[in-house]
Amino acid sequence: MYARAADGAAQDGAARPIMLTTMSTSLHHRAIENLGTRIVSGALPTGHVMLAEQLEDELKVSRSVVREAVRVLQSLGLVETIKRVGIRVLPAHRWNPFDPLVIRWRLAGDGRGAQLRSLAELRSAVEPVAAELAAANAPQAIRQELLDVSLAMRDAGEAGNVAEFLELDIKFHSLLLTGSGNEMFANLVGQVAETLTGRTVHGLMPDRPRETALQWHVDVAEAIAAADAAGAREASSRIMRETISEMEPGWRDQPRVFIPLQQG
Amino acid sequence: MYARAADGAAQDGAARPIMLTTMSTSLHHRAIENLGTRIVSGALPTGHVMLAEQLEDELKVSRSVVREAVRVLQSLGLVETIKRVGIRVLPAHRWNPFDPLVIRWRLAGDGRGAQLRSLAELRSAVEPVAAELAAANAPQAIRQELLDVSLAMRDAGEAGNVAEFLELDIKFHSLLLTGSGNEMFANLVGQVAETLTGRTVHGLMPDRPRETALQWHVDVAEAIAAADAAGAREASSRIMRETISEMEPGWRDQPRVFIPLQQG
DNA sequence: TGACACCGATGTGTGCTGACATCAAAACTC
DNA sequence: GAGTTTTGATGTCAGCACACATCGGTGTCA
Repeated sequence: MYARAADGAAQDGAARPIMLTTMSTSLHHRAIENLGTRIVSGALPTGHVMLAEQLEDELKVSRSVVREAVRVLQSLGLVETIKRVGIRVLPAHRWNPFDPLVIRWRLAGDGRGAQLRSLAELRSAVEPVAAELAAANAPQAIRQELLDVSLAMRDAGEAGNVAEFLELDIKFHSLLLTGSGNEMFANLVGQVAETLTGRTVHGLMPDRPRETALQWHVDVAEAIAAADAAGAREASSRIMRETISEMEPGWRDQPRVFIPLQQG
Repeated sequence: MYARAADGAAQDGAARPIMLTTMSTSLHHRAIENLGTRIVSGALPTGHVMLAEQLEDELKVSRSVVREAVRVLQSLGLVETIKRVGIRVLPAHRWNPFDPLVIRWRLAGDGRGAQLRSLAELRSAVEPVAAELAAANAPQAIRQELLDVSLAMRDAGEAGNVAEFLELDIKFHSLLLTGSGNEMFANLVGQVAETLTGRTVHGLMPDRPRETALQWHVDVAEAIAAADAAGAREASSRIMRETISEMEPGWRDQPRVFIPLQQG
């Protein structure tokens, strides 16, 4: 039994989380999650300074755990540590917007709208180029699977099977991105899945996918199968324009931020 | 004086790095850099297992430093820690390809060609869309500055002033990306600067920028100033096509990798 | 008397260490 | 071969030494 644990039980009993030892995730992970969520949500505002010792008390963990968590948050650009001052929360434009953790935290909080817009715009930029590259480079197996999935999507969409359609939609766009042979594009698979799921969950999706949109997916797959790069790009662009216009109401009120360039 | 430090001095004297205490970067940072570079370069191959204690000896640092470094590398997807086994190097497709550290390490080693291709393709996807968004949303100050910079670029390019041209080129594309009002696009500024610098340094740049390319930059700036989204996108696309065709020889021999989807 | 430079006290991140908890692989027993 | 024990690695804790930025007090000089 640790001295700290004994102290905690004696001093603040009920306030302490139960089943600490049976938590599935590590303390380290929980600390990152706790701090990251609070920073991204704005509960810990830009410029806010924390002390390592204060975090130990707050999270009821030891210095090792706090320090390792802070190091990870530092690598994400969420905080900086300054000698003699403490751990300071950095402004949002210093955060790494491509890190999966940061994206997840933003999607979970107030920043959801702005995050979805960023992701949708990124998708709209990347997917047509990915389609072009896939048409030029994808292995035969992926071309075939894209065809199969696009046809299955059309069936599921016309049948109004929302759940199956979402699953196939995610698979289609994932195949497209990995088929590009660009590892940065391929890495966006998770974010795209998040976007598509979010669109469905938030009712930004029409009851039944438009037939033209369904056909465009087939067009993309057929163009890639035929190694028609320009056709694949064009069909993919149409999908993206449609997608953006469908989702746009969800973030119309979100202000855009223009980050000043640092002297250079 | 620490026991470990004394041991090191007594036992392996000369092999130990000098001026350890006066190093500008922290031990933690050096450990990340050391391990990250070796993993990305392939010196520590996929599946290779290290022990924390062994890393302490090797890097001549304490457990705290090793553990904090490993935690950061874990958050980048470079390693995983498994109880009773050790610290295992993960395959490249698990690495976060958008993290600045990973990109820097890849650019510094054998993966340079493949990394430059990925970045160039990402740029070619993002910049036209960024130009479109900037035409719709950028504040007036950025539109004006884009115009000024594009004209200065034309002068520097025609005068054959390579250094000044590079600097203005970086500034132009940075303004474009930040002017889009998309924080993910804006975050690519550093990577774009790296690409442009690399192109110049590696002699993939023509002695003197082609006049048409110079004019295209002015076209982009003028279209954005006039809120002409389609025109900005089109002119930006031309620049990207030109850029890709100039740089393509640098990575023609790099194999593409197609990452299998995880059960989905 | 007031302004300024110097210098030490203080507090906080950085780094090191030893001890113990935990858990899964491997060895062992029946 | 199934169940149990041992083993060996990471996970966590707590205390200490150190470097160094900041602050406040003291002394000097004009």
